[in-house]
Amino acid sequence: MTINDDMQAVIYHFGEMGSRWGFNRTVGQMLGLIVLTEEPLSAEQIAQSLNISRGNVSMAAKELQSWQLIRVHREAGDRKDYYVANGTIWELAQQVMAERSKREVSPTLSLMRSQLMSAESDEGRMPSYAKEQIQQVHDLLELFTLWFADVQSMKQEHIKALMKMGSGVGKVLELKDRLIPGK
Amino acid sequence: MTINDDMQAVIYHFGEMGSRWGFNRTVGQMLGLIVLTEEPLSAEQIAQSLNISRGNVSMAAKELQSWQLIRVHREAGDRKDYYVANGTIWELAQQVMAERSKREVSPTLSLMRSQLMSAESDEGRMPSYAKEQIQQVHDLLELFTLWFADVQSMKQEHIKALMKMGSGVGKVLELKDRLIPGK
DNA sequence: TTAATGTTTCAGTAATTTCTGAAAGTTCAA
DNA sequence: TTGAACTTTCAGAAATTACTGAAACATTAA
Repeated sequence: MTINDDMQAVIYHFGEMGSRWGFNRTVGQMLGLIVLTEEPLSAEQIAQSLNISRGNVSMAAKELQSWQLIRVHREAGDRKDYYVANGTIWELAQQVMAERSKREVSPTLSLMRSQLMSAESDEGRMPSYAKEQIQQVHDLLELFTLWFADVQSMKQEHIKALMKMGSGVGKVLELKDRLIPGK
Repeated sequence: MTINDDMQAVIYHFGEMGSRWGFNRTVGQMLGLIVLTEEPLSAEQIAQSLNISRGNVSMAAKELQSWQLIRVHREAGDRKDYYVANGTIWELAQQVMAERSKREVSPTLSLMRSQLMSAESDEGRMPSYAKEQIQQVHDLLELFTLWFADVQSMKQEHIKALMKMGSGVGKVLELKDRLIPGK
């Protein structure tokens, strides 16, 4: 596999962004490398390209598989594991969003739900302001979760079409408001 | 200010989720505390409630201000800084999204752009597959960025209305496809 | 089987991030 | 101006997270 300087820059960038995207530097770099490389890569090739230990590659691979971003490819008559990106860029991005929603939103939605229940039974001990705020967080996360699941079920072209329309869709609603004011 | 056990649980949860949301434990806890508390809180009160040092409060406050999630409130005849949430839950969430887009998407979009330019002038040295992948990442992030800016410019109720429609909007597109197939 | 060729695990170490608390800086009433 | 009442900064300590490399484990061809 050939890696020129521009590719290197992208790979390093993915490493640096890693922590912001929800994983560590190695995982980020490895994702970059695999995404930019057409041929399946062996663990050994990855370790050499990124100058990291073989053990680290194994751990990073496990992490990327848990995110469903890569998959193992095996060749007949070869015992090595070869790693490949698990879909197109669009599909990988969807996968990252889905996983982040699961890790960043779901646990909080659950907790808000349970704390609202608990505050209900244990009447009056939580200030009403706090309760209202928790309710707001709950409602927001629930709306997001439902919307996200819905969008994910749409075909790629339709999501793209919707995104390209942008606030155009919203404009229709504003128009409706002006024609039929109040509710 | 009163903090009951259910509120405590929420505050701790915000602390644990902090790193997933883009900040550290203290920043997360402090955000939780401020969001659940109606009255403006002094740095001293926060330090005591969360059992952290005064210096840590100062640094966390700086961070929360850089995210525009809290603001300082001052009372006449009192030198203390009091912290308050910088808007409703919805507004805070929007703010978090905007900041994350700025920190997690913008730098990568810029880099993809520049590497594509560079690969262009430095012809043929980057494998065409890698170039195509970088182009895909670029296009996706650009689409996202434009869409996001557009949505942010919409009124809150309209965003909510759109989200509630969910794939309903997409259904219209599918219908169009069936009536006018091809393209 | 066995030995060759892989992968995974994990204890220890390295690197990074976060936190403390004391010192330096700021503001303002008197 | 001074000094009391705050806030911020930052060097060093503590806590957390990531990485290495050797040992354990797995798979398969012979």
